[in-house]
Amino acid sequence: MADFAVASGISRPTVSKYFNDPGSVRESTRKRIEEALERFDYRPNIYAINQNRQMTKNIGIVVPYIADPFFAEIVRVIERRCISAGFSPSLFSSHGEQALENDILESLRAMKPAGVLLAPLGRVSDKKAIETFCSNVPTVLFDSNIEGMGEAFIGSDNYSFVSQTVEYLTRTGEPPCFLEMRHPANPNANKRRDAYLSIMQNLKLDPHVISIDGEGWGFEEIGRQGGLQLLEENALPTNTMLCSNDRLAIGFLSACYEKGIRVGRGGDCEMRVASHDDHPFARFTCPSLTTAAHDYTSVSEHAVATLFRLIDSGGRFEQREEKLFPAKLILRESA
Amino acid sequence: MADFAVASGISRPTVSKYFNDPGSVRESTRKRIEEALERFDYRPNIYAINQNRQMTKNIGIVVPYIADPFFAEIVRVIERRCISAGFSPSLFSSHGEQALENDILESLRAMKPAGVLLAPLGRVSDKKAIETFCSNVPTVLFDSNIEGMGEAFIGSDNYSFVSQTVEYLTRTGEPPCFLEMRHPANPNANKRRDAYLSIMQNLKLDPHVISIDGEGWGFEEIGRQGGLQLLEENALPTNTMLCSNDRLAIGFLSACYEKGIRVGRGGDCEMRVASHDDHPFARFTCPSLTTAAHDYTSVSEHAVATLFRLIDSGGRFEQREEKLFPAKLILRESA
DNA sequence: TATGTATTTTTACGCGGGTAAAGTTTTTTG
DNA sequence: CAAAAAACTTTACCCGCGTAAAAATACATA
Repeated sequence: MADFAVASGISRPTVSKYFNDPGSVRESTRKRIEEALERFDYRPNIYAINQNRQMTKNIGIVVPYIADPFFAEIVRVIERRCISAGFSPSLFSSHGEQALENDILESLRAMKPAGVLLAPLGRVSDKKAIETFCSNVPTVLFDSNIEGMGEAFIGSDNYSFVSQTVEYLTRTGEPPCFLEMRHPANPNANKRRDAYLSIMQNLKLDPHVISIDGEGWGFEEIGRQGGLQLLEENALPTNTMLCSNDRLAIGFLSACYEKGIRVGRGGDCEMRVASHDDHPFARFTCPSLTTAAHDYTSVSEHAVATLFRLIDSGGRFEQREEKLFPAKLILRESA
Repeated sequence: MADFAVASGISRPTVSKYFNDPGSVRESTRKRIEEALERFDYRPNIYAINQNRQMTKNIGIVVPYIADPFFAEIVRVIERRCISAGFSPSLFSSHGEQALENDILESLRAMKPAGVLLAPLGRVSDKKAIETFCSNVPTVLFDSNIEGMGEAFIGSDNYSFVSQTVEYLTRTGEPPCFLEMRHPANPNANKRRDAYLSIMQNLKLDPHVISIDGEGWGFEEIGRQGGLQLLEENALPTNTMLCSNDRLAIGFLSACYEKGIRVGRGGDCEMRVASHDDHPFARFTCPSLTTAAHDYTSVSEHAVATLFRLIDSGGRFEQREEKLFPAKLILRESA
């Protein structure tokens, strides 16, 4: 920087000031620096910059499973917002593993980020590790809530998801039974089941929760295996299946197809299937999947906005914030 | 570190040596440091560490579109390898945009990474930007080859993909026509079309390439729209469709379903569909998709291994390396 | 033109650790 | 047990930049 300062005819501290905020130097000075910048392609050493800053311009983004297009989609929005706000986003995926999530939090702490957007693994998370992390780094949770951790949580209102699908399904046909994983990784799954039970009770209908076995993040395969077994046993209490999430539904639909069971709302159909999330592939299933959609954009943007506000507030909110967005029912062909 | 050194009773330079390579200090010394490490949770400042290193222990991973589960899957393998080799992987997605790819390369250069694994956008890439980058940072290309850039390219042998599917399809039924995007983003698509043409010629069969319009990375939707149009116009020259890639096939299958066209190899089926990639969702389509699978693991591991070798060689190979892995035919229900 | 304000320059120090050089201690080897 | 080798300690300087303080300029206003 010293050399570059000489070359541009400006003192080093002023050049430093320019790189921290080009608007903080006089118009004429800025031009001279920018001209020099074109002649020599100098750019400040990011490590030296961050060494003295008590807080960097980095933002950490952690998702539980990047191979899930749902998260990939959210990440895209978030990254864009961070960049246009002058931050450098760093993306991490826990790949469904607690050990990896912990490693990520550790290396993230070393990065001294201005803030972190964290979608935790959920049930599999190491609660203590997350708590420790959140108390050291300004963190906004999204997707999966963990009570009391982070300064805010932004997510979807699971009750709204289930109430809309159940209302629609009961209004247009047999009341649904509810398909879920027995040990869901994600806390939203539990909330959805509870919502289903409570809504069915309000409607004075018999709830039927079907819990299928399976571990990990291969939801489609779990849904498919579970579906095959259910269909073989002919064990379904109704002709309408509401899946906890789209990936499970994708697997279940594939099982239905394999068993030659026509799915849809037409008269010749034996079964209706609906679900929650509006997974990017939901419109390409056969038949296309009726589902309750996340407000992807609102969740992503609100999460980022909240983090920026948190950063501006010095990393702490007086009170933990919680914001849930309602679902939007997407009617397609499966129900 | 000075404080910690005092606390552990070891001199600072030795402690520094320990953190650079725990094996480089005497057994007894290591133990004393590690004991102190448990009492005080000190860890070196990554910015200070990297400031003086001419080369960091970071590895950049750039993919064109992280929302594509194909890349998400590869990334998972690569990240793991990097971590266990003591590197810190940083993941970036270009999200299909040239400007973003360029930004990523720029900020990557500032990170002074030991090496970079780059899957470029392909046709959309800014060739000059990539060339400049590769000449400054040890880079291994994967997935999409760009002639002459990077020190090595690791990918799949497109000819092997197409020859296996075409051979299978012609042996078991009508010869296939070939469905592709008119302006594919990815150079593999062109190689696949050329392979199709050449293989059909060898077999003395009439090739039929069907190019559909559509831009961007929403391949499924493009395949679906193109499929709907083709089916409506009844414009297919054969009952066998070979798609350039699985995502296109997923869209095409959804169009077939919508049009009530039975796909599969059974006697009651009107059409066969096959494809290439073995996308993570290919087994859940209806019917499940017959496809040529990448050797995901080999590609990922060979790419990482090549990069490590490149790093050890000081960032340059005498000659650009190129390694292609053959496909493995996966027979499912669609053809 | 004089005065006040906004910028810039000079000067100097610090961040946290890499690393080289010389001297000392410990361990290994013959 | 002596000599050689290996590991460690001391000392000192460096990396590239942020930043504070004081002095010098530049610009704006009356």
